[in-house]
Amino acid sequence: MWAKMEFFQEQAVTSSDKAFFRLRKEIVEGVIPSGSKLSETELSTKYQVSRAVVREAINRLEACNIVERRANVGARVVSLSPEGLIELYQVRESLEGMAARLAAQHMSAQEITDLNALLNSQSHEVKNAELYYQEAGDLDFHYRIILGSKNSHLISMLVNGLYHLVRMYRVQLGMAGPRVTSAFDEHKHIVQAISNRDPELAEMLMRRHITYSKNNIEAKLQNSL
Amino acid sequence: MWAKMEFFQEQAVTSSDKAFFRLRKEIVEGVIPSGSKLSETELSTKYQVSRAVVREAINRLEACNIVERRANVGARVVSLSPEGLIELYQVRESLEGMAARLAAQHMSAQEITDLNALLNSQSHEVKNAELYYQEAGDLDFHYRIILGSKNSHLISMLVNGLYHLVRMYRVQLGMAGPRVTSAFDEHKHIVQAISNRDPELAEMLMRRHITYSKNNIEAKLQNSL
DNA sequence: AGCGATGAGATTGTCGACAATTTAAGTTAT
DNA sequence: ATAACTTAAATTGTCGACAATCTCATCGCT
Repeated sequence: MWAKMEFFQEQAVTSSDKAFFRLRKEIVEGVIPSGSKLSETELSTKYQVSRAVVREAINRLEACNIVERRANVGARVVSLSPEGLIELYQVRESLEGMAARLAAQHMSAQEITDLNALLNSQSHEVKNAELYYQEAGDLDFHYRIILGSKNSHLISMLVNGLYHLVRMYRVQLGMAGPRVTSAFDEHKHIVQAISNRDPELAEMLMRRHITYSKNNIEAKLQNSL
Repeated sequence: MWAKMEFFQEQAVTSSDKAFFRLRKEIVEGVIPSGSKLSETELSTKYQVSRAVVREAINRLEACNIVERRANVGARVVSLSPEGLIELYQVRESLEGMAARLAAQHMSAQEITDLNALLNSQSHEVKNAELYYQEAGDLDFHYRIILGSKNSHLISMLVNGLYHLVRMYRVQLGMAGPRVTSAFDEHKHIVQAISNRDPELAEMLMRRHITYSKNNIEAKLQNSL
């Protein structure tokens, strides 16, 4: 169904790549808890590779803002805070808003057609209350618009950086949230604006869409106190 | 005069830090031309350090999008294109717009006072036609607003990433441009909006300010063809 | 002559050992 | 008992050597 999503399946060629992907996965999914220390020697024995490749993987994680490192001391997984999640969503609003604006200008007719098709297929699933819309479907929608911006810096920042962090927060704070139907309508309007080649409306709607998400999350954080 | 700017003087503690800063400086300033290959062995003999530290420095440069790397092949300095600069300014508009919005909400009264003072001191220099306003003064202004956002992700993306890239483009495409007086008025209006705690206006004005810059640069690029 | 295979040379990726620094426990003196 | 100093263990930073991979020129085949 979401076959197109495999565009983002980065492939590991070197050992460091594998270590990096594995470490990132374990951290994002909470197997390695946030705040814990990453010992180079420990990980190198655990993964059966040299310390150099673990070290390189940790360096890459630092560049993604997934771990923090202090010279001569070591690296720790970043600790999650409600404020941190809010900050993330502020950046997301800014970047994805711009992505939607650029997508309205730069997406090809074919890409827009595909995006509409995706939405139609999802509309059936929403009516049938198929649950896995939320995760994969929402991702697919947002990724297409990000890619549609055709801005490599924007794409890299969001796909390689922010999205993994956001997923880390969502997984670990237990936010596999609902907001299915209303979010779907918002998606529909965004696509409409893009189809009409209306950059400003597309940006505005995307920003509102993400702001709603943020508010939704803030409310949940309040409740869990 | 711009004493406050030393906040950004990151200090190198390890050899890799030194190599990273030195390499970045040489690349940004064009000593190492864009598009050229970075040989690990060559650089390690040139800098008198082991290949490992050069390698780590190159990895960090890759994370900054200053070099591109292909596994088992090597790293090259990114090549500059007019389109690349435009893309950079699109991201900058998005992020700094959000920074201005957040700064209007989160800057302390003291920080706003200082910002106004900075502007006043610069206004004298503009009248006296002191040239070095452009570089340092403009940077100081933008950095204060970015820091004023109090959003660590935003700050890191702009200060550690985008700004070095933008400087690289400006230096190498010979854009130590004018736009002094008009930019100064724009700065004044942005500070006014922040002083009035008007996030939306602050964002809008910052975005327009950066758009003007972009248009100015685009015009120059046209001329140099 | 054109095209694919082959091999030498050079470059990157990975490894284990050593050096430098931090951390924490233990000791001593006030 | 507390504070400062000393020292030992552990961790990170750096190094040179070896292994794997790519590049490119040469050679052979159709």
